[in-house]
Amino acid sequence: MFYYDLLVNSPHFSDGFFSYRSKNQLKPNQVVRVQFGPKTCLALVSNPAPPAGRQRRLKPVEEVGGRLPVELVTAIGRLAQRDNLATSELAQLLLGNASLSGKADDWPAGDKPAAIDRTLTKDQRRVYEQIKSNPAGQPQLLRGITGSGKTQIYIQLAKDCLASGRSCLILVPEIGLSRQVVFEFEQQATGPVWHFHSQLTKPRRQRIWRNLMANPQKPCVVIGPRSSLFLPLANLGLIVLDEFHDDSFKQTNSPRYHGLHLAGFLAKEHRAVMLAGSATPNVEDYYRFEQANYPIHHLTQKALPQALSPTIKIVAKSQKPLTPEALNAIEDSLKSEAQALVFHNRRGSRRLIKCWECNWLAACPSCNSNLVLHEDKFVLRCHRCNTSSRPPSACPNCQQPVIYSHSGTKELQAQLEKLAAFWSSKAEVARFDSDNLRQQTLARQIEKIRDNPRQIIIGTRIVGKGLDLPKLKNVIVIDAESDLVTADYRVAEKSFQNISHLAGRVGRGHLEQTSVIIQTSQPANPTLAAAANEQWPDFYRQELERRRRAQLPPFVNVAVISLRRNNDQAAKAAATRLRQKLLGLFPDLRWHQPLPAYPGKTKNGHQWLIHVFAPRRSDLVAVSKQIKRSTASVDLDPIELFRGE
DNA sequence: AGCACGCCGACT
DNA sequence: GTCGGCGTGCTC
Repeated sequence: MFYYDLLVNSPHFSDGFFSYRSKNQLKPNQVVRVQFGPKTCLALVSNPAPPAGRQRRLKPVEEVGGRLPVELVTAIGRLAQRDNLATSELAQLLLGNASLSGKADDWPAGDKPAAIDRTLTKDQRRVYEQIKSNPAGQPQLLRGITGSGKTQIYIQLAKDCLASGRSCLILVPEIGLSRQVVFEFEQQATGPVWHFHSQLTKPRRQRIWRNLMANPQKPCVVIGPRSSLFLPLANLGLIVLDEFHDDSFKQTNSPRYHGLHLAGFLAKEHRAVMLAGSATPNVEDYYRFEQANYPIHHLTQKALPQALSPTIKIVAKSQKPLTPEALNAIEDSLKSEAQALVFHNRRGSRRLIKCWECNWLAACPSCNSNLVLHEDKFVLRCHRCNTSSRPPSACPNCQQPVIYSHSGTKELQAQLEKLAAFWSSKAEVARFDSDNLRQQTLARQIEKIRDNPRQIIIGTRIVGKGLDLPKLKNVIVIDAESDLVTADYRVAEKSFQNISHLAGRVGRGHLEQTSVIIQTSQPANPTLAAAANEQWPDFYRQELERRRRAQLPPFVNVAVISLRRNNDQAAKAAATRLRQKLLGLFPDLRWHQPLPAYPGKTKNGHQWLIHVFAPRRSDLVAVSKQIKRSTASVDLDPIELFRGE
């Protein structure tokens, strides 16, 4: 009989190994099935159990499967150390898509002849050669302006990688257009492509996992979001993070980790080429690349030589949602058989519902965030917990009339449909936001309208990313400040990135004369012009200086400790007690007073936060180790400081 | 889900 | 002093 310590993927939190017995000898990293409490779970063989583990009667291992790639297990071990993950969280990440039985016979063909074989531009070739000349296994950064053809470089690297018999992992942001990236890879016949995404059903994800386990020697391309990092890819030669500034690379609920860090550990273990690409990297990431002396590459030329930059107009907001400049631009699009994109980051019909007399504000009873009118369904909806209620005809406090103000995308659609009919009988208006589509269908819906002449597209952030519409002539940003509602230290950066990406939807070489119109309450603000003109290096320098002066990340490390209790006083009291205790243990760190999360009230209770600043990240890891999971949760790389879960 | 364990009140 | 009710936490 043999005895082993296992990492068990149980649905409950635990931190430690569990010992089991086995008739046959097992190898480290082998996936097995065991009885754990009331149910059977998958587990990972870690090491032979010490004699102490054999004293009690141990349960047997019930089924035995293949071994996970050692590089993957080692890399996740590093991640667990870095982010203070428990063994149950580790097992959850490693075995989340694992399954031991079922078919694994649908390996994609990937051998069809290349439909298109694009050659690299001079600028792209220069960067490609540089990347190839650097040692593998360490991260490299690619900053390329929108339309400079970063994807083309990824494809060239992938071709080389497959030719050398190794697999490629192409990570894309969770929102959106991974289908477009998949399409480009397939069209250029790089090899077998697996498209992994969050809309796949669990059996489908497990089947891909089994295929990869069953064929460790067959090179392939996996395209997917951060969860693809845990697929059992043996022999990985290339890891790309596309648009790596995107927040979806960070998992914000536990187990909290950042895809960039895991990609780094994986690349090191596999000695793989690793490339993180973006037009607008996060200030913190870019600074850390600089500090670590990792290679940084720049693509400053548009891929299509005929691409002319759009005309940028920054105009003052008026009372009405659309300024005359914006209306002119939309009319111009329709009259010249082209398309207009109207960006508005506010879903629904009316965003603010309040009493004109007593200042009563329609707020969600369970989380207290503002309710939004959806006129088509005639309901008020909470965009946080998705509950619906009936719109009031009078103020519930004082029976005075209620004012509905602040137009959202649905209201905008209604207005533009009337106007469009007046300008051109063939004009169409399409709205893309999370009210009318799930992620997967976005690409399909976009395909439908892609070649329509006279098309108005209204959308929330969901449309900002990676769209390449050949007939798009004018881009209108309804309210440049709509991103600036939170008080977080990263708002300037988020706003810059958003405006840059929207402006980058035109000037891609399809149409000669294009324009971007930005409506704002601060038309003189130079950041907006810099964003629209893609002057990222200037922004980086200024923002970094501001962070240095204000002692914000990347110049300090900050952790957010959050506590949830079933009433506000209890949460506040617990936060105060915990802060006092930790202050005693770590008197040299900067401990802010506890404060309520925004919004503080959620479905699961009331939440308070403690912010702690430290010169070294390792100090924060030490803090995290002193906190029981049942008391509070700790975010060591917060992307927002004030937001509750 | 089920079982051990422990805290506390009631009873021989 | 001891029995047992049930709330909490753990499951090799």
